[in-house]
Amino acid sequence: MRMSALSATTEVPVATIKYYLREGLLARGDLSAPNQAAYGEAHVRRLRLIRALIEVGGIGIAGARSVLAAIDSDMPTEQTFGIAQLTVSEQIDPADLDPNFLDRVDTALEGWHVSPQNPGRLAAARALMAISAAGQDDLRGWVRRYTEAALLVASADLDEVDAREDRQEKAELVVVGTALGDALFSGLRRAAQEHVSAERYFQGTAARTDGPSNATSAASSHRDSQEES
Amino acid sequence: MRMSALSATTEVPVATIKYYLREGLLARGDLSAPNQAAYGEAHVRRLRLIRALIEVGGIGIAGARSVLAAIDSDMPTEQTFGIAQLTVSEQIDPADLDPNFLDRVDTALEGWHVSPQNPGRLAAARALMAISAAGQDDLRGWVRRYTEAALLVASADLDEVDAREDRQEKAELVVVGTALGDALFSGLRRAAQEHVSAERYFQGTAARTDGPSNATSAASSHRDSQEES
DNA sequence: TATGATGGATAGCCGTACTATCCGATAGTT
DNA sequence: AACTATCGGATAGTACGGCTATCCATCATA
Repeated sequence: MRMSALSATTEVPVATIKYYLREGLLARGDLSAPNQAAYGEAHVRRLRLIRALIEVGGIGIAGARSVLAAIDSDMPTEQTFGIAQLTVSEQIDPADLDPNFLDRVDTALEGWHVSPQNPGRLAAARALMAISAAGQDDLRGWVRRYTEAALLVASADLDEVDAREDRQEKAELVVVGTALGDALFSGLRRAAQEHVSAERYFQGTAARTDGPSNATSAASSHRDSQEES
Repeated sequence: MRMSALSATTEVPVATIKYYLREGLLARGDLSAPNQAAYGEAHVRRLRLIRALIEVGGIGIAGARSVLAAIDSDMPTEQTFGIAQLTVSEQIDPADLDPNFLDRVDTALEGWHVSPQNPGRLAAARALMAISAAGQDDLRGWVRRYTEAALLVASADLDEVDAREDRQEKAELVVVGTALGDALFSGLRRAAQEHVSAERYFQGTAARTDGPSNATSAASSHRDSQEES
């Protein structure tokens, strides 16, 4: 399989494949001559993985490089988790994190085994800080309820990983789950918001695919315009 | 309050404030002369909101403009939800979405009131498609468990919004919750992953802040290097 | 009336993710 | 053997997003 065939089967432009080769995301094909390389199924798989991570996972080229390296290495699954987490969460300097919000997070996480450096802990604190800075501070049990949901999701994640035998398979699932699980969850969350909203304020109307009772999807027009003192 | 004071209290560079003014994210101050403008508390609040949306929420300038316009308008809360959802979820063309994955999502969402155009439904389908393309297909109850967690989170969201009186407050919470809730949740999810992992494989070690039993945060070295046929 | 800050307009910068062009080597056809 | 299309690789260019820097006339203050 030459590069153009690889391009055709994956729908990734040749120029982009060359770019990934340059960036070290994709291994070069077997050279039978200085300008004839052979690519195989492994390359197809890898290329699809790269696209998924970058396009949907939103992890950049550098991030893709680091998680792919983790998959290809022989490190244990927990360490792969760590790298995947570090990669998807952009780096946060604990220094510019108000300790109050770290405390709030730690309170919500009471009893959990989470290291202080866990990227998620820091990210959660930063999110809370931003929410508070944006003027929303009185959040009652909101955070705690999020925490419970997060526990469910994390259990599902780990169960799924545990179900695999091969360490390569495990590693790939860890990376894919970490990078794309966020996207999946937020999609489902938005769907759930519409559902709950519909149930509460328009309850009684029939289920999906029919009603014009679409609570949250009513957006249109109303763009721009913004004044204030 | 002049622009430099606004800059000082919010820690946003003057040049950046000017940029936001140009982009219509922030209203101009009251001009007492062609080069003397007065800014007030409302501007401080708004500026902090903008920073939170852009820095943490990852919503771009254009996205910020559209949700801010929604806040400032007098549209009903459900419509604000719709706009916030459209804004945080990047547009997906249903055409390049394999119907099989939409079906899978719809199966997981069975019995819910969700319109076919709901951005979350489409985003979830795309995430599933990417996960499958990345070679992870056999996901048993994973999606369903995510769905259950999403329902919890959405209920928490709606409860919180319902607790507000003022429509402006409601609208701001909708926007902030939609844009920053994802960040909060994924942070908590990562923390939960470490917790569950620790409980399962190192169970018995004491709670946070102590043990070296940090399952997922062990990442380090092991960067780069990647070969394959 | 001199000094420095102010607001606004314009142009430039930087990083990221590609994309386009060129080139000499090779493969397949005749 | 000649010709043409295609190949892999190197290099340079592009598009966009989010700022950042410079300029300038105007103003507050001393």
